[in-house]
Amino acid sequence: MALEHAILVSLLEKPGSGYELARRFDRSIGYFWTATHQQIYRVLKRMENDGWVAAHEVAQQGRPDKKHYAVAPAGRAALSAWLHEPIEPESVRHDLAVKIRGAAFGDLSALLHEVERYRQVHSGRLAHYRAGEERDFTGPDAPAEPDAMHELQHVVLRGGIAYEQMTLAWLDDVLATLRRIRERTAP
Amino acid sequence: MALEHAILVSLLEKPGSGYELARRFDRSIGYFWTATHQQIYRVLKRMENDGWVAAHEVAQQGRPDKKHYAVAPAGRAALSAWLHEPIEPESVRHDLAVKIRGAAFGDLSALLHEVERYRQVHSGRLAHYRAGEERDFTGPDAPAEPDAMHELQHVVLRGGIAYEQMTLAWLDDVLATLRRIRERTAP
DNA sequence: ATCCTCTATGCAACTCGTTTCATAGGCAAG
DNA sequence: CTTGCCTATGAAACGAGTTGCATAGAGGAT
Repeated sequence: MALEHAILVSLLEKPGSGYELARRFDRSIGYFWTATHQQIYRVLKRMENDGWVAAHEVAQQGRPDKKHYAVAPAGRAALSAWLHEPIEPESVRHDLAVKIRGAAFGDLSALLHEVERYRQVHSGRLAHYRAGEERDFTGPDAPAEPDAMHELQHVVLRGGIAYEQMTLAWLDDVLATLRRIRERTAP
Repeated sequence: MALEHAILVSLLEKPGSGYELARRFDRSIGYFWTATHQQIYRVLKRMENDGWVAAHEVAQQGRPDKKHYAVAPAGRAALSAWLHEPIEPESVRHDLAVKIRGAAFGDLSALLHEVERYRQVHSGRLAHYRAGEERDFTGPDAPAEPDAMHELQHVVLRGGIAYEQMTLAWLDDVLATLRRIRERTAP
């Protein structure tokens, strides 16, 4: 389980409340780790009990109070220990791959339209990543001398970009294959 | 949840027992969908109760009896209905990306060695995929006129190959970035 | 006025997936 | 001859993740 560690990294990059964390998990961190606010609140509470993070309540005007979290020394130690553990192989779950192989026994055309829609989603995601890269790393507003944190954030984002590019190329391959089969079997 | 559907696809491609399915989920299907034998047995039982698959016991000599499963009409209908549903965005969980961003606050060198090891795993996986492609699709023993099922299996495998190639290139980028930071911060 | 959205946190119930254990005969290596 | 692996299935407990609901004030839209 690495949600704790994802939260530690995010809080080390910038401390904040559970709500703020939840929004980060819809944005930058969310590119490679998803979590709902439920999970985040629950895990944050456990981490506080374990002394990994320290919280202090912040009163706000016109808004509900919030609990501001920062990483405690024990949390830093836990992260460091986790970094030394071997990387466990990710367990893959690709609905689309199952559907593609299932298309041999179902409706090819329906899948074709779905893949076209899916391609647009990934195309949009690539554009979004590239805009973020331009804004934070390669554009004129980016820092001239990036620190380690910055460079590591960038290399992770480059991974997301590479993934989306690869996916788009593969989806084109999938579309071409589906069309070829459809024309051959139902001319 | 798509494990049911992954099982339906696998049983349509070739009927078999729960044990055989579990082994396929360590091989071809396992490239894009992981499942333990526990899950498979449990879900198979539910699918049998729902009339998605039909089972008949097969007595064997020198081996335990096995339950042979085949897809029933209701299962085919369920798969077809699922193929028409929109593809839901995959929920990503990349431990490595978390670790890379965490390395800004921990031991860079330890991660470097881990990434090198991780790279070897993916290198081996790519070789394995390519051997499978040669054996089943592009080599001399592959069928000259592949059917739809065959072609769809191939395009999914090409996706796996593209993924591994992309991953290897990105890991080289990661390694170069980690080394650059290490030499700059601790010369 | 009423509805919706945003901020901000949390409980409760449920489903899905993993881990551990159990059974049981055959077969091969040491 | 005993230890371990392969086939074959399954129960039980646990942990992680999702979904629905609740609260509550501020602000904007219709």
